Amino acid sequence: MSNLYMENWDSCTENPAFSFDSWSFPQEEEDLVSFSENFEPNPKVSDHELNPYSMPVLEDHVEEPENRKQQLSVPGFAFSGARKDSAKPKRSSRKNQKNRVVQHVTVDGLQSDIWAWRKYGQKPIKGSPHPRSYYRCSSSKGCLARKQVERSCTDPGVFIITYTAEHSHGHPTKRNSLSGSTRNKSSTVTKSLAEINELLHEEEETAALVSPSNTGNESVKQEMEELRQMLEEVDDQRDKNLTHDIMLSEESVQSLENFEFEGFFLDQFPDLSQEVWSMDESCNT
DNA sequence: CGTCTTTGACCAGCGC
DNA sequence: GCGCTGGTCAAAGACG
Repeated sequence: MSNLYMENWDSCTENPAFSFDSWSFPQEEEDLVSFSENFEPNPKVSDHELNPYSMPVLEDHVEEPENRKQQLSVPGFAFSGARKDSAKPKRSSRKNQKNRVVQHVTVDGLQSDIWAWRKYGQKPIKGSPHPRSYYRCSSSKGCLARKQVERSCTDPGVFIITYTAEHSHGHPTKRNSLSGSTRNKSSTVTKSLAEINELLHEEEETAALVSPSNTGNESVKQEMEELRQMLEEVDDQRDKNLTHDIMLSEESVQSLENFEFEGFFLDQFPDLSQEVWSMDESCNT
């Protein structure tokens, strides 16, 4: 579905298997040169091992040399007094963003991005009928991860996503609340919960019709009742504003996966399994 | 109230 | 030096 490769600014190398040192980006020009020169395909990483939702997941995590880590402490920014308000960091130069990760995705791929992004700009791009949107990671304060989204001029159904910098946090901690205008609404999850409830009811009726003897099956009844209670608890927690975005705990989804009417939950709501990772993290923050 | 999008302004790199 | 271009900032307003 997606085509992931490193872009070396002038020449795009369509190579889904590559080695990439800790998702750090060179700041100094000499560093950039060595960074590019050392950029070699990694045969241990195959296409399917890359995370289709965001940054590639590499099998080999190459530890950054200590001196380089220091140079890269603030990727993309260099402090300078050149600006009127000298306390602010100088904007990153385009040179420093030579190495980026480009991903070609469809609309589905666009929606399946698990990170929370905040749009901070949009520009018309010369030679392209479609503007380019600029996003920064809003999952964690101080995260320098950036993403550019541009519709392909050759195939309007395809979006070109360019990732720069790295996430400074391990998991996509969805900080975005329900506030704001056109972000992804968590109501999709809320709606799904209602649908689950409705489906539970339908399944109960279906079970009774197909096999009337099942209606007396106490274990099935009990399981359904537990599921209902679980869903109510989840709804309660949402109402208490513990979290807007994450509704199902790992335990809850595990129970749903093991539900007697096998598969119907995951068949109906495959997206929910992505929301799992989960309530615990959301509650801890 | 907090977080988001929108959008014009600003800034730096690059080519001439 | 100048103009073009891409990337970012920040104020204003929207939203629940």
